Amino acid sequence: MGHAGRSVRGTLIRSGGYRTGMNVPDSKDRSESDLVAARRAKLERWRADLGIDPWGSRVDGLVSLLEARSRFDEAAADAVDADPPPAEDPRPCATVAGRIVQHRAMGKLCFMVLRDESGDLQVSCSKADLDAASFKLASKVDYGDIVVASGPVGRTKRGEICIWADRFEVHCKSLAPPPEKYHGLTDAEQRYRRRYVDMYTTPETMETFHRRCEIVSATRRFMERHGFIEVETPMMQSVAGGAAARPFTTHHNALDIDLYLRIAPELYLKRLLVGGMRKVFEINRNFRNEGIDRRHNPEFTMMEAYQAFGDCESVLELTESLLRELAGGVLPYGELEIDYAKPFDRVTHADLFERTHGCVMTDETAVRSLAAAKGLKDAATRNHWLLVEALFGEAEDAIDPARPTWVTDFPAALSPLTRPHADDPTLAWRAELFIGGMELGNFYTELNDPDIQRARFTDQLAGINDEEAAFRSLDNDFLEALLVGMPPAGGFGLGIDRVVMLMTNQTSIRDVILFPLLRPEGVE
RNA sequence: GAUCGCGUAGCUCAGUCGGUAGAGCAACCGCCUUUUAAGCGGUAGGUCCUGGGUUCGAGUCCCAGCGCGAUCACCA
Repeated sequence: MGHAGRSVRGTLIRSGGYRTGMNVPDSKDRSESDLVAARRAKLERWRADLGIDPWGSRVDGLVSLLEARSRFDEAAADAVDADPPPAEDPRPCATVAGRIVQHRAMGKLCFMVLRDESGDLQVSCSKADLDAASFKLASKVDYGDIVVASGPVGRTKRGEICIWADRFEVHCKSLAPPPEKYHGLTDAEQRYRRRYVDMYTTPETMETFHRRCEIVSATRRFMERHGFIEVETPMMQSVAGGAAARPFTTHHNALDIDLYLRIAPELYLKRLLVGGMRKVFEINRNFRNEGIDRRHNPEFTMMEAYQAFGDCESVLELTESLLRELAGGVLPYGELEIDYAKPFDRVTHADLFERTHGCVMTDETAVRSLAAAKGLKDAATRNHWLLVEALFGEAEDAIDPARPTWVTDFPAALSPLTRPHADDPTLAWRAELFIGGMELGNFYTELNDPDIQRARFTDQLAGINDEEAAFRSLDNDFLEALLVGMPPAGGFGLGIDRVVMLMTNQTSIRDVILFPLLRPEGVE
């Protein structure tokens, strides 16, 4: 399409709709409710009768509602109430902005509660203190409008701390009907789909996401304090390596190649160790094309870190101390009380397996008959260690969810990127952390022997089906890097969303992700 | 993918045994200078998720579908 054609069309659209200033295009066609129509009409009345621009402008000198409240001065408030009152108002002033979450107009006086990120504060408007237009506006504003008010910080007869407005302006007219002012949005679907409404009507939501920001920030500071540097590695990869999960596929047009959204950054972070970085970490999104439930979102945030000349034990200790610092003691999680101060429990994979199933995981015959008894498919023919893995899910459930627990010494066959024990090559230097019934992450002494690594990849590729083969191919460049030489290292991946769940007592991952994935609705 | 639950006004929710679609808040009109989910009087507001079926009659019962939630399964 040519430029001329586009610009002609653009002109037509503009002159036809916006310039007339009347009800913006097809407000009726969109079957907007009467409630929206009422708000549009009010907006036009404000423009016509009060000469007000309801879309606002820059405001300098704003303070948060919390800051304004903190300026309240009891003595000054008492002085104003005295008879006679002082010649000069001794109360400190403030200019604030916020969204209206309550509004009570009573003739020549009106009260409203403003909300911002810091909290709520009442603004009181007396007809005597404001010019006629501002008072009219103050008594007619709607739940959801964004307003600016200034005046002395005082209190009402009932003792409510408030701003007695001598300036009142609307800086954004909310046209959408707000939720019920007391219950807010309670429907989970609506809370996720219209998060912007949930955030201002449900203070707990705002608190949770502020807390998430603090946790991520504290985690970064912790890692930097321990000498790690933060890096960014590719999200689009031509080989989706570093974990076992189905990836999302995309395509680069100019290169005409398919790419995968990463399922893990591991193989790139290890290349950085080869290049000479000693301690690196990355906090960013991974994408896995798997199911969605209370603990899984297709895109989720992971911290991965690698420490040259460390090992599984050193990164495990590092993480335990990070979580201890973030939690600061005992935290509730659902029905549980989780103590992060005490040293975390430890159990070996083999012991946990035996304790749960009453048989030794290395006993192939016993494992096969157990698998058959549990009704697992291909119990007689499937790889012995894959059966062990399938049976391990039940063992995970046997871990006390109230006790942070390390499961150590995973089977080497299930840990292709991990260094095996020197004295028992069936075991690997790999641990997983479980808290609150969730897997929080994986911890390794990294495999840096290029020959064993190539053999592991090759073994792995031998046993896969066509679908897996489509995205799981040998990352030759990574093997080249190991030939150049990667120092011995400890490394780990920690699920940040799940850490946030534990720290904020949210039992659904959707409540710690601002915009969790839902099936799209109303997309045109 | 399986099972169970939910879907009624903008929001929060009632709706009995199958018999004219309800309340509160919000909105609109009016009153009100100390409210705290303000109060009082009045007005308006419905694709009962969608499509079939049973029935004289369906928000209600049955079937299918859609969306969401929970549990399970899957998820080196």
